[in-house]
Amino acid sequence: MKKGLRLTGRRDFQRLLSSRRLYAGQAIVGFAAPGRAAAGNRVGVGVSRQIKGAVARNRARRRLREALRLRLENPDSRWSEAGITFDMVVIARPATLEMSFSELEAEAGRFLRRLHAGSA
RNA sequence: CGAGGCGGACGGGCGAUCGCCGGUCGCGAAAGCGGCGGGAGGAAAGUCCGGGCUCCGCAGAGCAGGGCGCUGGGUAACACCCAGUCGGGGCGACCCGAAGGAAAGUGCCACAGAAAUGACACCGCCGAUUCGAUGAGGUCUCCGGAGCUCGUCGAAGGCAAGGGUGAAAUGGUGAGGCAAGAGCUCACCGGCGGCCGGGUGACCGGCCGGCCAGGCAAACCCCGCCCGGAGCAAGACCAAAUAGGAGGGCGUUUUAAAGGCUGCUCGUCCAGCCCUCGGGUUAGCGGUCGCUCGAGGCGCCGGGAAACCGGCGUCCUAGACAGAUGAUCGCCGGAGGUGAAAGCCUCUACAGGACCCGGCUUAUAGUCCGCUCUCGACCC
RNA sequence: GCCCCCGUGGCCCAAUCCGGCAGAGGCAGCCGACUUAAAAUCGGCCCAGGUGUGGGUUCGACUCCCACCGGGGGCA
Repeated sequence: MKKGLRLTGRRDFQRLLSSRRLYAGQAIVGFAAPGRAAAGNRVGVGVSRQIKGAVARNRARRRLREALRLRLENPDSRWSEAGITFDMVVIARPATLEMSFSELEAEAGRFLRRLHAGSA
């Protein structure tokens, strides 16, 4: 995803990670908070420490990022039109590498629905 | 044909859709859009060595400390590479080796064994020589004895072969020699010293001499050579900010304390330095540089036995900063299973740059190439 | 990026420095005593590991050296 839609910086990561865990599924753990509307939805992707080795960690991050990208490109029109956006941190767990891509994409969708429901 | 040895290369391919990070060009006020082109490895890994580069004023001396350790060469340097020597392994092609010094000193060598490193020696062997006792024979005699030959016992003494222990017992085998023995002597082997010859050298060969020297230095150590420290989070520059806060200590135009140059001593530099509390930051939430063109790759020619070096031509080949090179699908390829076949199923390694090079080590499904390399079987 | 430390019975650990029988102790386990019973306490007993893995030096390695694996910690 584009640089502008990425969440960077240690401070933002610390802020989100110290907040309440919003979602915990088989493959992903998600944190989120409302963000500045002008910035758009910003996403930071991390990898669990249980995944060892640079190759596996890269692969897990790439798969998860791609799944989130595909979901975020079709945003819920209600929220984006209302100008409400979110900062989120999503962490890949070992199951990210095991499950099929469609399953992973479905789990990303569940996370985003929870996000929208929680802030409603 | 089978089994090996050595050296080297590769390590998925094509297409479609949706995406990512730099570069460059164009449009645009900007955000951005479009075109072109690029985008992980042989180990990028472990961080085990060696350098470049940067800062520590200069990079200094001695000690301490650390590293290396057959010889010659290569190299920016190395613990690497090439060639050789010696030792070990393999039928062989070949492979492996931290391979200086144990007659500089210290230390250790458990158990067993008489004894473990100046073996003054247990059991044992001998008793030639000397002395004592004694038996037999025979000689001389002044009949008291004296002395000779052979033998036995003991002592003084000689010996280190045999027994047996051990990882290791003062060189091994054989012969001579002797009272018994022993390098006591001789032959061969091994080791040591000297001389001569060959080689740049490690070392090799020959002759002569004499018989003395256990092992461990990946124990301390000695000898020779090498090493200043930290590391790109090194370091440099430009901005911004409530901002260079408070308290204490040591010093200040003076011997310079603290501190910088790992530890100590010397030497040397500087007017500031250190501690506590509070704030900010803490791999990049201020930005830029360092940041990728280099001991560089490829080809040809020349030198060299090789590693490698020189010349010419040609190419530019990641530079991120929560960290890009991806995701999904289809076809093909490879391996395995199943099946008569078509087909179906499963698998397709190890692994991801983070300042850059040269090595080493470790991981790695599988594929291919070269050898006038080796061994075995068969055929002509 | 750089630098340290540690791996030994089921568990916590000695022995490693300076090589010589792999173990002292504690927890846990079993048996007995005390108790109505149990806990605690006391007495006794038992099992199991060849020292994280693979090489090397040595007569001999938990110990020394090298490589690898795993765990923990520190600095900026």
